[in-house]
Amino acid sequence: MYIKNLLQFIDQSVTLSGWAANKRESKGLVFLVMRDGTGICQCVVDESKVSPEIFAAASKLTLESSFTLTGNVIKDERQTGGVEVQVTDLKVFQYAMDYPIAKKEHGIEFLMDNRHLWLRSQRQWAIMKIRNTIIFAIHRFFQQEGFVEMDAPIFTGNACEGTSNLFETDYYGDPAYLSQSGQLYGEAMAMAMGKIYTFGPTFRAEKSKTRRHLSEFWMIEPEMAFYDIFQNMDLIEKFLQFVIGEVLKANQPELTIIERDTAVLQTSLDTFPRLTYDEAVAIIKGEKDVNGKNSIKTLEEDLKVIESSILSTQAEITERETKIAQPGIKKGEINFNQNKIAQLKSSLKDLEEQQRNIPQWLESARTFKYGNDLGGSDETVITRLFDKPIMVYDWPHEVKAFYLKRNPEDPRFARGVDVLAPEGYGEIVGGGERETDEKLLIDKINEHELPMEAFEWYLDLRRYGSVPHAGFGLGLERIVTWICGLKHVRESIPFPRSYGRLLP
RNA sequence: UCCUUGAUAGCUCAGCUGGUUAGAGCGAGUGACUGUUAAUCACUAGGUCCCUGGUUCGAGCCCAGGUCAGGGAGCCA
Repeated sequence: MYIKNLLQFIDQSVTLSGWAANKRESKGLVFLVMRDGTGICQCVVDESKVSPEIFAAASKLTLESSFTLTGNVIKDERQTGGVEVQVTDLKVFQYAMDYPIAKKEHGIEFLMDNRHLWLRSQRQWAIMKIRNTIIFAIHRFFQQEGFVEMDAPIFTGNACEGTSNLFETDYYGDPAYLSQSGQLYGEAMAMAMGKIYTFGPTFRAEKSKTRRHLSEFWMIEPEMAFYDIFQNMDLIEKFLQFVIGEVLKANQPELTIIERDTAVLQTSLDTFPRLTYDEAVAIIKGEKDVNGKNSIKTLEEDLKVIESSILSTQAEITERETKIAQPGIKKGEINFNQNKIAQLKSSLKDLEEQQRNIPQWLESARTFKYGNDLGGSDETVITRLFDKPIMVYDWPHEVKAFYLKRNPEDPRFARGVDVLAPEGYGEIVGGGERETDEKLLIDKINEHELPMEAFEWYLDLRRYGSVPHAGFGLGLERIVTWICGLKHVRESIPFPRSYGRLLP
């Protein structure tokens, strides 16, 4: 029996096993908030209805103690889940002593140190449920579309794209690197199977400390024979909309728990705007408006809004601090105000950080040099003007990976495409049509100073039945982060691995 | 690697211009209360003020170096 099914057992006796998420006590009554992994439910132990031993056992329960209980399910609209259980029997597995995560605000370092326990909290639980929906939806979409799942190797003999820093390991005495992408292997498999996708871990040894980076993350890389860049973009759009739609269908309770405003997810079910690199640059530099919105002006207005909310937040903190310093004030009111002040202070820190960052972003947008890749701040600047993901394609070939196909009509550009999520989230997908011309590919490999012998097998794909083909890579944690509206990728994966973080 | 912010009780934070014995709330423990929603009320315990050195009659506060963490840049999904 699980909590999620209780509505079907009104006025019946059930047995549940789980943990104490909270406990409140009153004379003669113990209110246990039980969680069992499928949901939470208030269970009431009434002294007059159970044996003294059971009541004493319930009264002693601490946060995250484990127990099993039997009781009658009562309909009660006031409770989350709409039901309450009136306990008739209780057996404790273990009394948990001094559970570290308290019923209050905690700092991020403390929570990350306790990630193994933090996962039990409602918000993290909801995020993991949504992550699960997304993973399952990805597999279902590709399977429905006739794709074959393949596993690319994790050990690789060389830095395959020659860009990022890779993790080096010892492979029977020779250096081997943890894979930063399965794409090249995906291309080989696509020539065997037609349409394939990989779903596996990816490693980048970048010393990045930002809200969008992890050292280890999960990537989905489809590759399709006989697809050009436009068919690729059609597929990306259909795919992302399927995933978003599945979350909207399956996870309304979870989206409510994490307080996600789903309006932007709804609008994302409409056609994604497709911009060329040239158009995107004009928008970032403020030379071209989007729906009446100008990038530079929007940023300047944001800065003003932030400055005024800093002032009002500071004023409220001072006001509440004065209030609790007055003599004769009730303890409950001090408690309430202190918690409020702690919240205000942490949002003040965020605001001040934005206040420091926005001028840098403005500067970077104003002075953007045509021909460069978009930086993190440029992505933030442009995506805040849209209410759905956008696709940017036809990039200057110098800034993109060696394997991207040159636009035959304008060889200055490569047929890459990046999907940028709205609300400032930035790149969630990178892909494109692949170069099929062996000679152009050899030139590119030399240009990037990559070891030719390591790419002989890859060049074989162009020697034996070369066909137009395309594909893309989706960062799982990035899309979870955007769909959930999280502030940081580290909340999107059970045990994040980032620079300086290997435990727990 | 660079820029920037920070480190005080188990947790979240105060601590003024350097000045006597470092504070609050939460959490924990004890007691009170018959329906609570982070319950409420009273009491109790709880400190290497990140580390090393310096300035000073005196350092949680000032200076130098370091460690760790947050945010950003670069790089990327």
